[in-house]
Amino acid sequence: MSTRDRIIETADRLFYQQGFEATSFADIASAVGISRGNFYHHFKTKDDILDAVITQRLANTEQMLDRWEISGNDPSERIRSFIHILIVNGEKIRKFGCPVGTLSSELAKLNHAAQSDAAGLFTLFRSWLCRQFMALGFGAKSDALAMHILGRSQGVATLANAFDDDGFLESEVTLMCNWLDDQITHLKASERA
Amino acid sequence: MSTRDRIIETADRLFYQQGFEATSFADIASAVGISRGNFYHHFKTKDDILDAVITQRLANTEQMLDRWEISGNDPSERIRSFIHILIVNGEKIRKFGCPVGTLSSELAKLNHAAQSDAAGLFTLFRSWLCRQFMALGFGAKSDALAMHILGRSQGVATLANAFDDDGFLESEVTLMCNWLDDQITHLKASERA
DNA sequence: GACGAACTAGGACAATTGTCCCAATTCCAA
DNA sequence: TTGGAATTGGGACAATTGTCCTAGTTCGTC
Repeated sequence: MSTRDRIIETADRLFYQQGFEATSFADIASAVGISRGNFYHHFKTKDDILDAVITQRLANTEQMLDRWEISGNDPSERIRSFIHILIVNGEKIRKFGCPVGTLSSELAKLNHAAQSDAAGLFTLFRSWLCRQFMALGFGAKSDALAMHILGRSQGVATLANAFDDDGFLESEVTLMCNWLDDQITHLKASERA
Repeated sequence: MSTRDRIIETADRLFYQQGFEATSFADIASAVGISRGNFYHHFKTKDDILDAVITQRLANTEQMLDRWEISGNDPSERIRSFIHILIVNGEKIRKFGCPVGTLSSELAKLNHAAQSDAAGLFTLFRSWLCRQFMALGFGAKSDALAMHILGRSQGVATLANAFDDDGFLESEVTLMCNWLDDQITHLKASERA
């Protein structure tokens, strides 16, 4: 892996674990095992690293969502895959919260120009989820439903982090899956009517 | 108001708007209009201010919840008061997120000793909500219901902030109130059985 | 093998950080 | 009025910050 990619990967991890503001050039350089001068050769400013990290996260997220979409699952099964990220990444979430939500919050407070880019990560999930609901036949309601479970996920991550509570995380995932089933059931019922 | 209280009030505001890490002694001192030396006389370390801010938030929150509880409303009406904070503080939330959630997240990332104190703010809301659900007759389920709407609120705040979206905030508040009505309806139905 | 571009190391730079000290002022009780 | 405590202002301090420079090293291409 190139030095540049190692920097991005390490910066990504540190921004997630410690926050953007609290992570210094020196932190990243020493974690990568390079000098600050070398670092500067690849990234002129701290904002440049942030941009690169967000760009990479966008690419990785898009790739993950694409994989979920081309796999032959039912759209409802895909949405369940999304919900289950909370379980799969449970340990990290309890320690550091949701990577998307915490970065977006921090950049909003810092009034950082990249806040909208970070919000783009949310948009990626939002439109993907919206597409799944559309495929299930929810029509114009799809975006609102997408935002709803996106918000639910964020709340679960925030509280699981604050209380370091695994049980809450699991029970809320169950509730979200039940909610999804209910929505589909009601939709089919109204289609029959 | 005493200098000490003015410092706490200003620090509280800045910690909320800019984040704890991003707010310096100099920021607070100049916002209050005092010298750093004077500042140091009141608070020896940055952690001391944070402790004072959290202590004051705890006191203010407890006071607010007490006021809601002694007012003669129905417990369900009190819970609705909680949900409606999202509307009342909508503008701030869209700009800076939830004061409780964002502080807790930041301190968790900083591995700060005061993280558990900040989580105490959540606990305050949690046990208050739990008490209201108990009063409504939800028994052992009350804490889970309290955590549920606490989480929902957090998620709504996070997304309303990320997207600076007022419509989402309002529609989710409606959904939460509907959810509350459903819970009460189902409870009463099961009581009749 | 030679040459220029890419890469790397180490440190310089001013600015800012949290912390701390001390002299001056204000205030209150004796 | 006086004496001491509380408060305040104006810095000093080392450490760290993001940024930048320069001198070597490595590498691919001709």
